[in-house]
Amino acid sequence: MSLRHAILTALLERPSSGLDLTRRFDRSIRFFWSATHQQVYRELAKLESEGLVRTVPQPPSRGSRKEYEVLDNGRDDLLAWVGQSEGPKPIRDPLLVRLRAAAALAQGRESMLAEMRLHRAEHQRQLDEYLEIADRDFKKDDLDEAGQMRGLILKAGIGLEEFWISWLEDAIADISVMSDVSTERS
Amino acid sequence: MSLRHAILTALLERPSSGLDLTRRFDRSIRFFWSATHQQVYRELAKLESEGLVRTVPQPPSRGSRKEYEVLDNGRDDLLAWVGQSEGPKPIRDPLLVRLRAAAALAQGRESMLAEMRLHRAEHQRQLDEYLEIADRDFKKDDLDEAGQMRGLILKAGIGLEEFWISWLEDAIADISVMSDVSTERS
DNA sequence: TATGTCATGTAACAAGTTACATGATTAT
DNA sequence: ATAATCATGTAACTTGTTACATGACATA
Repeated sequence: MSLRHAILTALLERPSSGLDLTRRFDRSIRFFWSATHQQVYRELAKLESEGLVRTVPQPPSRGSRKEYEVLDNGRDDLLAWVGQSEGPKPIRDPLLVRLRAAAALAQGRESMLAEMRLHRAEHQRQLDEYLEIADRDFKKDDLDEAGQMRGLILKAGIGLEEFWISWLEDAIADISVMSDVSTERS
Repeated sequence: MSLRHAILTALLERPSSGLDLTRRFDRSIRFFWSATHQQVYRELAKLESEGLVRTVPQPPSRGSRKEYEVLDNGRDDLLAWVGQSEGPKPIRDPLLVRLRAAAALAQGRESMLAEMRLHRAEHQRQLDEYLEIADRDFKKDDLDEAGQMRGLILKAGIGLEEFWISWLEDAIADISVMSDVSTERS
């Protein structure tokens, strides 16, 4: 149910259309949740049919755009969900599965190294983006409590990117050495 | 396709029954992928119907148990998948969604703190378990390359648990202060 | 024979992915 | 008018979750 509540949260912060939401999921929401436009539209339709959000009766501007806002029911639903407990979800990382598969096969180290370098570059790009946001929006001392909490969430995103970059550095170095050894052997 | 390839990898490392696999997903595989027994059985049936694995013709022992092993087709499929590129997946963390929701609602900080303390304890428990495995299985100098690679993956698991513990410490401290302030105000 | 637990499964649903389809507005 | 792009959507499929069902063996 996280998608639906991520959407309710985003709409509570600012009423938006489906495409707006999709864009926000690609920017300011990206460091804790992501969603494609298909997911967003499907969930918005469901939320509306259940009476948790409504389309603001607005003059349709571009491409018959629909602006959504949260109703009291939606706010209540979100508050109830915030009070629930889930516990941490276990890791599910395709890159690590690939690495373990390459280990089991004793093959494919070169392509693993290429993939890991790509991941490193991607994480670096993402980190830079987050650092820019942190610098622009979260540097001030006059943040209200909601702002401080959003800052904490961004900090998690930054920390995770930093962790992956540092782990990838180590792993690439270690595996490169292995590859050299087995190359020498042949 | 990660589940299927995680299963192929696990079976390649050691032929197993569905329940064995499920248990391995709860232990040695847990630090990079997880799966329930329903997922495992469903995927095993599919893999068998596609001719990537087979049940070893064995005398049924307990509860008519079925032992699976990887066929050449399965090995080829896994090798092809290892060569593919995916790029990192964006974060999807329900805890961070909850936190952002609590910020937007300006409510529910006490239950957030409780949830975060629970996460901290869970991550600590998981970390201890991983450290024990590292100590028991990955301390030696005579690891082969596959062993070293499995060690790297475990290191990622350890690093992530450490990251979350440290982030949760900070966040709990910060939010506790906020709560105090708003309590004083009332 | 009844009780537990080992082992495999079904069913229904929720969530995420991928590919494609369609209408409305804007700029050339 | 036509091309770009803005905006909303359908369809089909894969993956993950939750609750329940069934049979085999072990032992008290």
